[in-house]
Amino acid sequence: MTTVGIPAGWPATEEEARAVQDELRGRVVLDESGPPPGTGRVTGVDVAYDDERDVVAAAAVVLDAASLDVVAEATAVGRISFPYVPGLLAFREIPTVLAALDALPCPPGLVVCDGYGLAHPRRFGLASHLGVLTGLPTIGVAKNPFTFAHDAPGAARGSASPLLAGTEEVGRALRTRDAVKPVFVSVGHRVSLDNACAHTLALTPAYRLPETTRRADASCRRALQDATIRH
DNA sequence: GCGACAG
DNA sequence: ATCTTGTCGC
Repeated sequence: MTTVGIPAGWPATEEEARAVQDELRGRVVLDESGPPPGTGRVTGVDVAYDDERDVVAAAAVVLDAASLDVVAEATAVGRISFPYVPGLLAFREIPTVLAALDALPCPPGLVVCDGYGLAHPRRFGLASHLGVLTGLPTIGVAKNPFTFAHDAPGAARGSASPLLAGTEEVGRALRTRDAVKPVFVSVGHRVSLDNACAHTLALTPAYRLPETTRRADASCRRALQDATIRH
């Protein structure tokens, strides 16, 4: 486990944070399809908080994309770098997530984020931001709808309905389990939406949420506990 | 102006 | 995100 502080020059206000998004947005790569599902490695990242003690813990868990077995894992803890503001989630999660990714002993392959990428008010959600900063292919899989309305997808696993920004499809509500609430998939960096959905289905053989985020969620909670017991 | 709002 | 027990169902 590694420890991180708040990066120098990190935005201190919402206005500064929005300016950073507006500047970095142009670096997102949307014309690559990304690695094929079921090959190589897929990494889940997630973060847990103790606002009382100003502690944040992040985890990066690398899975073999074919077997979904865990092949590597790393965690990091730090101070909370930004308050939760809808639309600015990345500024709260990214410093610790980057530290966890840096601590991995192997390349992460495709990174699956908890939250949105393109389907964001300024088209630059957490998955987009993490992709631009690392250069890695990223996608966002969120548990709840955010800024874009959608029709309910069909009841069968695999059914999807678009998240529309006008006529532009910025993401999809994707059913990963029959008759269970869908997840919300959007592109981060260097991955197509079709491929992002294919990855999401490959990562959900048994549960609504991708194995990557389930593993990362459990891992960062443990890390927060370990960092928070006593002191 | 009012409500909604990823994690 | 987080606070939190049991309970219904496959």
